[in-house]
Amino acid sequence: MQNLTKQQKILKAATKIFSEKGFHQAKMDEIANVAKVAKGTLYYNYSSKSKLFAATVTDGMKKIMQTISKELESDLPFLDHFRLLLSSSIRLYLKHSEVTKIYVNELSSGLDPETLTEIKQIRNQFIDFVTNILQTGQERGYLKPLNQHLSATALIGIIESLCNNQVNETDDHSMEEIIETIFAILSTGLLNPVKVQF
Amino acid sequence: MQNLTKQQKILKAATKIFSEKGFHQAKMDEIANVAKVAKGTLYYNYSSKSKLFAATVTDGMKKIMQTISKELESDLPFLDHFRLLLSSSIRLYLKHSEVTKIYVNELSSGLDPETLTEIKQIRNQFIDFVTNILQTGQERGYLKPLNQHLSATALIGIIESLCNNQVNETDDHSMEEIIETIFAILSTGLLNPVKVQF
Amino acid sequence: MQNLTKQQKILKAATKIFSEKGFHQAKMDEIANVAKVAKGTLYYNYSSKSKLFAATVTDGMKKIMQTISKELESDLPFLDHFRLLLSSSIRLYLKHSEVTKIYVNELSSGLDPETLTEIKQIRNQFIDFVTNILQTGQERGYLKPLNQHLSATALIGIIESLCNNQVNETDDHSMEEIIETIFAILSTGLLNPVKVQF
Amino acid sequence: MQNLTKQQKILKAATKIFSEKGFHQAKMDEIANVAKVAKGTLYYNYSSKSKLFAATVTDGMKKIMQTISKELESDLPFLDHFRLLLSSSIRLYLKHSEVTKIYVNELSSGLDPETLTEIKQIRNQFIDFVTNILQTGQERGYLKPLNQHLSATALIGIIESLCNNQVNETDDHSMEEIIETIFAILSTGLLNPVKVQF
DNA sequence: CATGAATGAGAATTCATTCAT
DNA sequence: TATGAATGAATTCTCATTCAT
Repeated sequence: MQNLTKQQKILKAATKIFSEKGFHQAKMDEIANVAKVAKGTLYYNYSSKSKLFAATVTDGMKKIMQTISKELESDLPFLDHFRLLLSSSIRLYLKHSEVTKIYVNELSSGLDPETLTEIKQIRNQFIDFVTNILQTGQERGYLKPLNQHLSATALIGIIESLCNNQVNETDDHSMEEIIETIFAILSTGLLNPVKVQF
Repeated sequence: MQNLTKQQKILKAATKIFSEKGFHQAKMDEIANVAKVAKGTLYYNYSSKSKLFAATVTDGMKKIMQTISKELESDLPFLDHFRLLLSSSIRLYLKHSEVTKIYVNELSSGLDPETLTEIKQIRNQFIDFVTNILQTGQERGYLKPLNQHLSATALIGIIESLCNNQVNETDDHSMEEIIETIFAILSTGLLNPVKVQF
Repeated sequence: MQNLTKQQKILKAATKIFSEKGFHQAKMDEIANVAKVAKGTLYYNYSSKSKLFAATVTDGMKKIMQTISKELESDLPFLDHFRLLLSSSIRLYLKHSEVTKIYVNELSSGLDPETLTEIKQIRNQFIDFVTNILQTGQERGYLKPLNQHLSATALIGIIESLCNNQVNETDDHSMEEIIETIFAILSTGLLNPVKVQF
Repeated sequence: MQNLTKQQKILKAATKIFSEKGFHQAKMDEIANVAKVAKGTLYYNYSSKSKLFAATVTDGMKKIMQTISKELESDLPFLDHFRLLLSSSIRLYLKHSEVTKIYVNELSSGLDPETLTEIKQIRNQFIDFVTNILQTGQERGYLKPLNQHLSATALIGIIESLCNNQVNETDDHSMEEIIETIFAILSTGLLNPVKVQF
């Protein structure tokens, strides 16, 4: 912990506070206290609260995408690949709920346009990242020819909604149960194929 | 417009401003201006900004649920019922994006606990509302025996995620396209049944 | 209780609230509630909060002076008279601590000059009232030829100080003890005549 | 004046304004103006108006007690000691009437409980301080065996009442006259020993 | 590079007072 | 006479940002 650079200490503290309190409720004073630096040092490294926030989100999401990418570097059959994508996403979402919660919940919280754009970019990178995986599956014939971008957004929406509930409400569903439900819905849908004739 | 009660005028203005700016960025001054009442009148009717916010969300969600309920009072076959649930939800979600956006995005924005609880209650009512519909479908054999609560949460998550994107990003997807994608995913999933053998 | 006039109901409620909260902490809303009249009625009867406050104090002090006067209408020897004055004052002070506390504590609380003058007048009437009694005693040779006005002010100061402490701090001194101490101090002083040679 | 610390400048300005206007009528804006600091600086140094008020009173009373203590560090006979206590108290009371007035008059003005307790403590310290002096006199046989705490309270009450009157009313009594009257009353009482036989 | 005291624009909230009914 | 919804001026307190050291 002692050998973190000041920037890293600040980013770590900011992540903690922003995710606990949200953008507007987080105070620069508290971030400085937690990071054990003077308030001026925050401004020395990041020109404004907005910039610090954007840095926090970008940093966190990049780490998540890198981790998922690494985990997907394998020759698994697509279906296993797909399941792995889901379980990795969920696991990382819950692990980093601090970051993901921010970028889900704070988009409308009055950030300045420049910062907002920065954060939307990183969100879109995540959607593109998922879109690519879906595209591969579709090209190989595993997935229906649905709009990939919408599908990716839907997929992320499911994950966010369930994980958010898990985080906010302390629902009593296990992570396994959540993964299985999401996988079931996304793979073959809610409808019972035996009963429903197409 | 002139024959709205003052409470209604306030609620209408508050809905507009809260959804445009989010909770913390919305200013009581501006709400008062838009409602064309004095700032004191806001406080005469709602004891605090938080209470006004909660009233706004509760009011909006109740209207949405009432509308969906009414639209579902029919003898359609379940599948049509299900499709109607989706399209109604989506249509209303987009129509009332002002309200839905706030209740999705502001849960972590530092509301006082009491108000937070009030808003979570109305969200849970919506989840319960969807859960009930899914339960019916399941009892009649149309839906797989998945956990209904998780399924309902997932369903709402998909809707929120796609609609939020639609609202925030002005994606170029039509409402029809969104409805079809959601319906496809939720009914038979993403996987291609021809290729994937179970 | 039902056959009080509205003015009386208001005065009673105002006395209660002013004495419990002080002038600035007392709210017209609360006084109206306690009096069970509409807020407008307060203003119909008293043109401002200050005026209502002055009416409250004046009314209360007049009642106290009338009562003491009546109790002193007797042919007791002066010393008994003096003791009676003290015990009556203390008893009434404690009984009406609601009123007396106000006029002691609120003189500097930012009342408008006109109202302030009105309240000072009634305080001075009380001092004059006591001054008169002291004058009688002095004329008859019972009291030392001290400045009567200063003596009266001192006497009232002792009573106020001890009674205030009694009211505020719930000191564990009985009313008897307080009366005896005051009487002792005021009659023959603190000094021990045996030891001190004049 | 220029080499006062900012805290001292604030305390000085606060003392002035609080005593002129009382707690509720004093405005933080005005205190900041008088102290020639920004309003935020007030809050940077004292977390609330109440805290600033308490600091003002505590600071002032401590200075008064220190001064009296120093003046009483002498080998005077008790009677002179006693007279010195009175004259010092009165002189300081009048000199610091700014402070003493507030702590006498604002106890019921709706301060928050914590602050109220803080101020009552310092008042009790002053009573204890006087009680100690009376105790010494009593042990040495100079004073009657009256309850010391009540006596001290009475003594302070006399001083406060007369000085308050002096300050508020600009009575035309000289300080000498006030000291002599108080000394006379407290030493041998109001009663004329020649006439009254015990 | 780092600090933290100082700043002041900005916001929520209060409440005496008014006035249409 | 009586009412109470409506008002808006006034005030406390917050907190991102700056800058002298």
